[in-house]
Amino acid sequence: MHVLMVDDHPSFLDGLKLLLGVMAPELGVETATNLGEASRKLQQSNFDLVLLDWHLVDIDGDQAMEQLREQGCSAPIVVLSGETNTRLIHRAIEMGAAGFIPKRYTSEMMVSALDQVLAGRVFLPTEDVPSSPARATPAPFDEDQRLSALTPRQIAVYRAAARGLPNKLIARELGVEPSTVKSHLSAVYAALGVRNRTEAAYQASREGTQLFQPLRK
Amino acid sequence: MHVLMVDDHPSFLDGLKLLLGVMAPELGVETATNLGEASRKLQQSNFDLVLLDWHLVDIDGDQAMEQLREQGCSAPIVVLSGETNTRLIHRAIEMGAAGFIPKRYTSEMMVSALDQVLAGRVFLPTEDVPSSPARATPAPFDEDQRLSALTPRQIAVYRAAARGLPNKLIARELGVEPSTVKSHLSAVYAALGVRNRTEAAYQASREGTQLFQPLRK
DNA sequence: CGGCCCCTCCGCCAAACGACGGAGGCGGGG
DNA sequence: CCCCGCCTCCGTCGTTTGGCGGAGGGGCCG
Repeated sequence: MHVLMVDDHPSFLDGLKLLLGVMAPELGVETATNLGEASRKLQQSNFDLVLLDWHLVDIDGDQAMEQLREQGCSAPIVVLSGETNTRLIHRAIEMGAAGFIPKRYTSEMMVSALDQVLAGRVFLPTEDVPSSPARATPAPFDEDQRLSALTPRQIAVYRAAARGLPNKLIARELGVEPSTVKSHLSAVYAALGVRNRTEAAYQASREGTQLFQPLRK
Repeated sequence: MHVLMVDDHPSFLDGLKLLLGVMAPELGVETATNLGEASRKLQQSNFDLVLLDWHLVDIDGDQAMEQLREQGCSAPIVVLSGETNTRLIHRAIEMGAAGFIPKRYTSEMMVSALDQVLAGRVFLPTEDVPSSPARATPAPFDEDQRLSALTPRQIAVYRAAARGLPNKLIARELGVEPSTVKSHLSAVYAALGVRNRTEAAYQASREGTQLFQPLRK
């Protein structure tokens, strides 16, 4: 079995490759840090699976998938992502992804997910996703809300929390009750697929590009 | 009273300027986001005080101070910093700083600190610092350990925590007890001058440059 | 109008966190 | 040899977080 991993974080790539080498030695793993490199490797040899990071620096997940398909890649594409909100998952599946793996998954979970896909099934995290499992036509999708599967209020809370503020201060800053802040934060964690505020802050620092800029547009 | 604030985070600069405008309207505040701009403004007019961020992107605090002095700046320089470990404070004072203000200070504390300096005193956070209060000669200083006033073990814990791992997992990763992790973390917070792990992660993402690189040197 | 989403808030409860103080071992340097 | 710094751990205590479920109001849209 031949797998191509595409991700713009070389360290993540290296780590995962090493890990798969240990946990699933039957897999031949190649890596690419951008779409161009990925395309090249795809033409050079056949792959049984493509593991694609949704958030590449140079391009977005859906466009990346489109390009790979155009270039004749017929292997199932599994989307990897730090975010795991349902809209994103929907989008990926609509684009024809054969699976969706949150980056926070443990190595075991990831390997089992890959196994499922290699066995021909579609892998999705926990909840079921209504739409069709097979390749669908890229549905007309309205908005650019990449980072924002989050509501404005959630973003505000997220920004504050990522700076290290405790709920009480965030509440004061936004003029609401701490309980409200907790509500929003829980929603944010679910949307990002993280389990605590520090992990959220970590993601903010690596992926949530514009999160830390002052937002006077 | 004429104050020049130098910091590479424009948002921080804007916020603080606004804040000082309210809390200390007697101060005329100018800002600069880098050393060059600061130099220019210093030559254009006289300042009674320079507020200098220790961690400018293009240059380090001690070098920055040196350059300002070389360019004839005779105003007292107060160092602002996110980190607040004693070694750093020592270093700043040795370089001739007239004060040291942790960034986490409340606005009131900051204003009172500025008042002290403008009144001719030297302001230091809480603990006393043995060495001379006045301008000292730039003492020969041995090591480059900017980020590391932290011990190796503290750095390891810090790195893990900044990724969002809970203490239990950090402990497992390092092969120690969770209580040990807590000990190290408390030390890290004290050294960085932060009050919780998320704030530490936040600092790691903006200032702790090499913190997130894999450390196989 | 009836859903649906968002924002707001409540209570409860378990878990995690962080401060504080104390303690033993170990190694290097004066 | 003794001191000091670092690493290791302990217990306790109060605070914070985060999950769970529930609830009401407002706005938008079919």
